[in-house]
Amino acid sequence: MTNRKKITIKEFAEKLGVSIATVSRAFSDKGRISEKTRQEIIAKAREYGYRANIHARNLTSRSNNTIALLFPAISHEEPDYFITEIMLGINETLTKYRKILQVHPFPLDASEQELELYKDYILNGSFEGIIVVAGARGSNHLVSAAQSGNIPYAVIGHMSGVNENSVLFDNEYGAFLAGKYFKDTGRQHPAYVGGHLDKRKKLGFQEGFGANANKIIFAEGGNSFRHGGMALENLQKTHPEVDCVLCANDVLAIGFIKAALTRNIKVPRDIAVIGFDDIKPSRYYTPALSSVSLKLFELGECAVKILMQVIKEEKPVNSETIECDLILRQSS
Amino acid sequence: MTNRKKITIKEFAEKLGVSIATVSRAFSDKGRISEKTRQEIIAKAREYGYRANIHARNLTSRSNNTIALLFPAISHEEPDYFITEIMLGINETLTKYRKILQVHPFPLDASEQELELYKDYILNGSFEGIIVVAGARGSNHLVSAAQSGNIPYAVIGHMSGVNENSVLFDNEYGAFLAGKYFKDTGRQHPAYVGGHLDKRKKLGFQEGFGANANKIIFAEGGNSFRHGGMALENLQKTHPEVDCVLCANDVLAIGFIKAALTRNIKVPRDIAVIGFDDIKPSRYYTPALSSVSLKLFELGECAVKILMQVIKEEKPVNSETIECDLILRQSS
DNA sequence: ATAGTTTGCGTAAACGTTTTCACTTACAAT
DNA sequence: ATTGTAAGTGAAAACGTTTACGCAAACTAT
Repeated sequence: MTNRKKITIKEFAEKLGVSIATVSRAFSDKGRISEKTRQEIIAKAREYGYRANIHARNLTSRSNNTIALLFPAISHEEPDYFITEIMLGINETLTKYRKILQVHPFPLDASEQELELYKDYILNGSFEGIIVVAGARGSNHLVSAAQSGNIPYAVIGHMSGVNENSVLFDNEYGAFLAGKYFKDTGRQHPAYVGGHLDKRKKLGFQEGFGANANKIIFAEGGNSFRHGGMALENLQKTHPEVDCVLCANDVLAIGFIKAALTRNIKVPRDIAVIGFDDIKPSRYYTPALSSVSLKLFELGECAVKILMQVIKEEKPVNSETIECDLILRQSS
Repeated sequence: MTNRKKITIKEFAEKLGVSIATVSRAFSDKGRISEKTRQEIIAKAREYGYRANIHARNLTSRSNNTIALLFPAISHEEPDYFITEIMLGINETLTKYRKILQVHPFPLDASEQELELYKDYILNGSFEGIIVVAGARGSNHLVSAAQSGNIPYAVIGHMSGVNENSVLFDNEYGAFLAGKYFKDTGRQHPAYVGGHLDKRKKLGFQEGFGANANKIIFAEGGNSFRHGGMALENLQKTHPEVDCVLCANDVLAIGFIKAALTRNIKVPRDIAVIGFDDIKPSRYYTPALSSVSLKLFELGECAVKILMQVIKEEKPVNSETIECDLILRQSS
């Protein structure tokens, strides 16, 4: 309605009969100003609808108090719910630092061109720092860009070539817990379903299972529901004796269980299944999925703390590792 | 590594022996400049690492090409996956307009103080416009703030008092489809589980069921998994004859089904269940959930288009309605 | 009373761009 | 040759803040 142009500090100061410096000081906590005039100015500001122009502020302060989050987005057909929780953790923590969150989902398999686009975003630097979630093919190029442009960054997850500023999940330990649980509950024929890149999960699983570790069957499985079903089918053909399975992620596990139920294989009686990530929906499945929980919210929280430290100290900081829990439900 | 301060347009222009105006023109597509010098400048810019300061740009252009998304976040205990898909739709569309997305999850039940904080964000206006997702108690206060501050906005979902700039879901029609399906498949005793605010869903459901509409049982249910279970328990006590149920959202439906299975009530044999929203995980449940699908990605897309129109035309535009589909799976 | 310190405020110079305006030069039309 | 038009460039004025510096007034300590 009030289509009046926004009032500037100069016009506002003139109306009040003070200098623009005084007005500026009324809204900052730096310069010297009497409490009395500050209150008066703040009151008048409300009356006249004066608000400092944010762009001018950003120019002088050389910052817009914004942090960018770059994360892999599979596609809208199969969004990664994983990220929602991390994002909420990040946001809640950023708010404490009075920072704003800007998001850049980027393709899992970005083309050279697309990658340039994202690098540009980074180097144009409309933010104080970035948080990159590992997982996409191009992730490390983004981090390189940040490094070369001297832009503060933090990384969530393991990324090859990056040893600092990272929040890592202790996947190995999580898988260890799963292996140990299967052994302790008397399972005899373990299998692991997941991508071949996830060495640490395999390793931990083997360690946990202990003595019989060499018996573990590895089944290739991507990271989709469909892959889980395929893994079950394959295992039934090649190793029908398998009686417990660790899946590299929850969706995979759900797909696996669904295929098993379809074949009238009982879970957990015939095969016990444990997933990875403990995404929220997992607990609602029937049977409710046991899973290695990643504490995603904490992950986001930790990433922000690391980034803030990097910004403050102007040098890289040590990576941190977030522990995993084994959440036991009906599927194991 | 190169901790050298970033070079400014003035320094850069001096090195090249041209004026700053010319440099500026080389990177914009407005003023007149010969193609030859433009290319030279762009080449040199790469060499010297010159990039226009984004804050100064924003100051002169009075925009930072950023759009803010405000959405209700239940809490990190129960994130709303709903939003992920909308966000991806919004982001993908924004990218086409070369805009950047900023996110502000805000509490479902914000205190007066928190609300002020969000209003401040809005009025300080570090963006070109905002998209508000309806659903939280304070949502309409945020829209009011935008209106009073003359800030372009678009709304996703129905919000009381807001008739323009909105993307609406045709919930009524979706519920109609569910009601009709139940009638057509010979169900006799329908129930609706959901909050009392969602009048349109109830209404559509009744219409769809037709003649016997007055027989429909309404069961109060919030929007959590737990509420779904409670609804089942209550219905069993008060109306054990119910043989088909429309739930106001998927999580509710999943909770309902889980409770039914626990009591050894077969779904869909004894009770057919249809959910609402068709969130991605629903298809993975056992039994896979039938649901009224909201086309969330399109929703986001549409919201952006509306907002861009509002920004361009500098006046409100008509609301649009996104249709629903009934996706039939195993639970009905 | 006097010198020294503190407090409150104003002037003016940044901050790093974009853009208007005016000025050359080049070229086309007479 | 002369005028008119267009193209390319530069000087300087915005854009709306923050802040360094300077100065007067008001305290404090001698």
